[in-house]
Amino acid sequence: MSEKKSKTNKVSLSEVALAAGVSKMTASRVLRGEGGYSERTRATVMEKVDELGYLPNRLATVFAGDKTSTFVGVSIPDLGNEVFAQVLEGIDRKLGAFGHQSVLGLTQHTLREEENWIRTVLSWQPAGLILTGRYHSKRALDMLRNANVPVVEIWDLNSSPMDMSVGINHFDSGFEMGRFIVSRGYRKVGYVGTSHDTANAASARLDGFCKAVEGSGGSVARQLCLHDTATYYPGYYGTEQLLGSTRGIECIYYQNDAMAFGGLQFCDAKGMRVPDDIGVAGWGDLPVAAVMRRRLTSVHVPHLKLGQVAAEMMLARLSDEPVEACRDIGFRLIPGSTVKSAETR
Amino acid sequence: MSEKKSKTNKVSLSEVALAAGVSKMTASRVLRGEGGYSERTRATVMEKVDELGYLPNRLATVFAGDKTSTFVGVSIPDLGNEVFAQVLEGIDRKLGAFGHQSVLGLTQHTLREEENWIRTVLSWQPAGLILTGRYHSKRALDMLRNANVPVVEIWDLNSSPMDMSVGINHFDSGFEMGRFIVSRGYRKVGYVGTSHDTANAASARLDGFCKAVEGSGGSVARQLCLHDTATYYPGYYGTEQLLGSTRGIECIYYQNDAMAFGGLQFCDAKGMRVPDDIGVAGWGDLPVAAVMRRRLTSVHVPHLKLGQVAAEMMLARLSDEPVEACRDIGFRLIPGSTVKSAETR
DNA sequence: TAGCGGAACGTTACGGGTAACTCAACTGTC
DNA sequence: GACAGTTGAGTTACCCGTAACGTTCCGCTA
Repeated sequence: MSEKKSKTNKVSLSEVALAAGVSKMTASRVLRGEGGYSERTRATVMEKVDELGYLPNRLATVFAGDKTSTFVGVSIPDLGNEVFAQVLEGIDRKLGAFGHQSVLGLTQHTLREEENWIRTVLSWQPAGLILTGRYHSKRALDMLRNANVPVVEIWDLNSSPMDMSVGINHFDSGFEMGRFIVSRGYRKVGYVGTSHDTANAASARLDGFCKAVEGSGGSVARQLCLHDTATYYPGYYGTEQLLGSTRGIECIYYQNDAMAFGGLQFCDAKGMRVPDDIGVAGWGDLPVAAVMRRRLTSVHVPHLKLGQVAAEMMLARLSDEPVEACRDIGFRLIPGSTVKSAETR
Repeated sequence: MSEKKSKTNKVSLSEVALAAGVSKMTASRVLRGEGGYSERTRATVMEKVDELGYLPNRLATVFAGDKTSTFVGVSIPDLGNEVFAQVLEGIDRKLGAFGHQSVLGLTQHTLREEENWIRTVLSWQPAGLILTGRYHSKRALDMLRNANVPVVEIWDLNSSPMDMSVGINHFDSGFEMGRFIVSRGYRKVGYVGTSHDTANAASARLDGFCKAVEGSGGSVARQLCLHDTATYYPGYYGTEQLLGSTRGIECIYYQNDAMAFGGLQFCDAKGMRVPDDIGVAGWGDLPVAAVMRRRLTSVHVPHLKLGQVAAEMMLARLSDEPVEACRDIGFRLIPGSTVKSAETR
């Protein structure tokens, strides 16, 4: 039986070199293609590479050069929310096209999960990190500072980011929706969302929304924060709860489109007419909206682009190009047909 | 100015050891907590770890031990499709809970992309790979065999997998739907889907569907394969195309729920009554279905569970527990209300 | 009090590549 | 034919941890 040097049965560069009758260094040069060898040598080495099925060990390369890997850590709260999936898709496609790999971290919207994930990922010498949200635990911040690794904070625009930031101003998007709803004649409005352990983008939207509504003559009669995921069914029963407990609500603002769809279905099921009996507004503009007969009143955010831009900022930083620290990719209010039109008021 | 030994400004174990006045090896023992040191030494070392903000370099650990990393490569066709996002969520949550990290690869349904990604990921010495689909390029198979790394093939059940496999039998799910639709009185049916560069799960469903329909007295009058993504809007215009070019279609089977929703909206927009004028059936049972007033006729697959099981199989293999090579997680036909009910025929 | 065992810690070698250097054999020039 | 320059290839040291082994020293026992 033939003995392998390494415990794993992988072919190493020195085995290739041995087979080709050259030194490790020469084989290395051939594989990196940076010259300093004859055509004959190149051919021999490449032949042996094929023959032995040699796959380079990138760990060793990173290790030898005392540099960083091609990994980029990407933390996302969850993938049940379609918009985050799109953001991740945008990130990974762009990174992948430039030879980088995403190392995923689902943080479940908690800073503790995020901190643990950051610790682990940093220990793998990533090229950079893309984090969702602008709030991080103190220890996470310490580690990131210490590791001196590029960081892009996405989603929630941070005008003074720790490094780079891209997203939208969630407060403003809530504010604009608040003004819009009041402008369409609604006065007594409600909110249905979910609660998490930290200040986040959704609560920034709610803050903006309340400020706008109350500043323009309306009132937010009830804010319902469910202890559940921000998806379809909680939107359904949250609406039931809200309308059951508070009289006279004319319009409901939801944390996101999925919940708004849930609410819409509840209204349909109960025979309430939207938007005359009740107005419905969401956030995020889900793809499914494109084919619905009623256009949901919402806020469009270019999620895929958000991911792409985040990746581009990271790539620019990694190739030492100048990067603006902060990019607002903007949002667009979609009037839709689930709140009353301007004429009907 | 103080000089650092390493080019990156990261703190290494020897710096900790130096600061604590012990050898590297002792510091290593303390950090791994496997004994062989006094309490006083432990305290000193840990103090310096905190003070210097030391983060272990896992690359070096893997390298030193000649073992694999904690990475698990996960290849997914795309995340625009909600069901794949759910699968990924199931995988990553489970892996994460056991100290592993997912390295993402979006293959865009092409074997060439997959092959390139596999090559890259293998060079990082992953603990294992989870691949979507049962078809891979020849070179990909060679590399995988060579690397001798655990592989779970998901999605499309493979009764003779290269290593392990979990998913459902797509042919059967199509077959069952075909029989169901004919049993509800439809005879002339159509199909709307998209085409990819390879045999895949969707075409297995279509095969099963055709066989069932034709075997029970119906006929598949037209199979429309769009060159587009399998999402809502292609479902919409694909339906328009299908019905415009082929007369007398009574029921349409779609590649997935997203396309079926698109079709449903087209029918609504044209004033066609579903299911009396036309039947509609999808595949996948999207979460949004839970709150729709009409339940879409579809096939339910436990996507999140699929991901979890895949991760569990991988974890079992990694801890040398026995694993069955092949797991069918099953599907369930959802009669819904977008095909005629049994009584109305 | 020699002898022994074990706790606590140090030393060395190694893993798979690469940077930086060295060296030998040609090539061309005058 | 002497010498500088170029080309092709080898040597050595190093990256950061860990396995394996070696060393010191203390306490206990016969």
